[in-house]
Amino acid sequence: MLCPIELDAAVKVFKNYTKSESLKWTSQREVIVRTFLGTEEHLSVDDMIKLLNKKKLNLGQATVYRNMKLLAECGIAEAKHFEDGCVRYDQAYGHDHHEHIICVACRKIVEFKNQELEEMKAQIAKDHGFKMLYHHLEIFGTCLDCQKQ
Amino acid sequence: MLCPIELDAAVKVFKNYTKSESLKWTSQREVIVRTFLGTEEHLSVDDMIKLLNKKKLNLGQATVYRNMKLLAECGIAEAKHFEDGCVRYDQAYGHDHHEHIICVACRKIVEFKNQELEEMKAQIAKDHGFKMLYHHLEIFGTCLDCQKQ
DNA sequence: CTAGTTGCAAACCCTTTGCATAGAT
DNA sequence: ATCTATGCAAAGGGTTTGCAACTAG
Repeated sequence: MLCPIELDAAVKVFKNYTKSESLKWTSQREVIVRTFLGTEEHLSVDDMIKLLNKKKLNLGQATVYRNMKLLAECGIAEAKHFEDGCVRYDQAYGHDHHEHIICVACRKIVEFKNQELEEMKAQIAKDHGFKMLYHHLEIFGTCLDCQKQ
Repeated sequence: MLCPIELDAAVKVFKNYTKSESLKWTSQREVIVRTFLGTEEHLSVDDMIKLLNKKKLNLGQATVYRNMKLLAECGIAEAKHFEDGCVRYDQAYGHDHHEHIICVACRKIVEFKNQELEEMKAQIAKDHGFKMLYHHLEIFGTCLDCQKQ
């Protein structure tokens, strides 16, 4: 969770992005960034809409879809393609890049960071003539609890 | 590409799997495995159907979907979730695990293997109490050709 | 004969798009 | 005043499912 100052800074990033793209700042955009930044989960658009509904904010789903894309474009969110058929968004502002380990049995998701791994990936890309922009790594397995059962 | 002996061995793996699951062996299943094993690409179900159509084999798409899932279950294929909205299947029988580097500009896909990376992933999973079953890593970036443009 | 398979079409789910209205600059 | 955003509903694309006819065991 971001502290209030960081939160405002992140909102500003989005605001500046819309300005630079000649887009307009709306109350819906404010609500969407702030709601998104207030979470720690891997949110699908559907999750976002449910969260907004809980706050009695009933935005159109198309609006949420469109704005989550913008959040990803300006680096506040990061789109993750897991295996459940929908795109999920992770925090990307002020968060180091991290990877996921997912339990195939109970679907628990654990996050981890590993600098060495990051460097290896960049190097491997370079070795193949690529300039790495981003990457997705998901490790699937069984967690301790599910191994016992 | 597999040599004829390996190919038959892989078909047998599928045949045995169907037997062990009390499923039946059909001409469609034979055609689907053999067609799949004869490719090197990252095939979507749609690609498979087109390939089959070229051979004048017009199977129902539901049949192809259902059987690609079975191929993944028995370890002959591996489902990959890229970003283009459809599942793509990779060879998994007699092929070492490999990862992909994808050019965001021209969509070129380069494969690589890295033993050190494999070991690191297993170790990281272990450190978090997980028993690693499989993992997906995709590196996105720009290839040499696209960097020049 | 029994139980799983096929193929078709319809249903599904997530996501995108067209369009009229509303709102920001 | 102009031009983008919103929200609705419809369309879209990939995938799954229901079901009658079929076929392997």
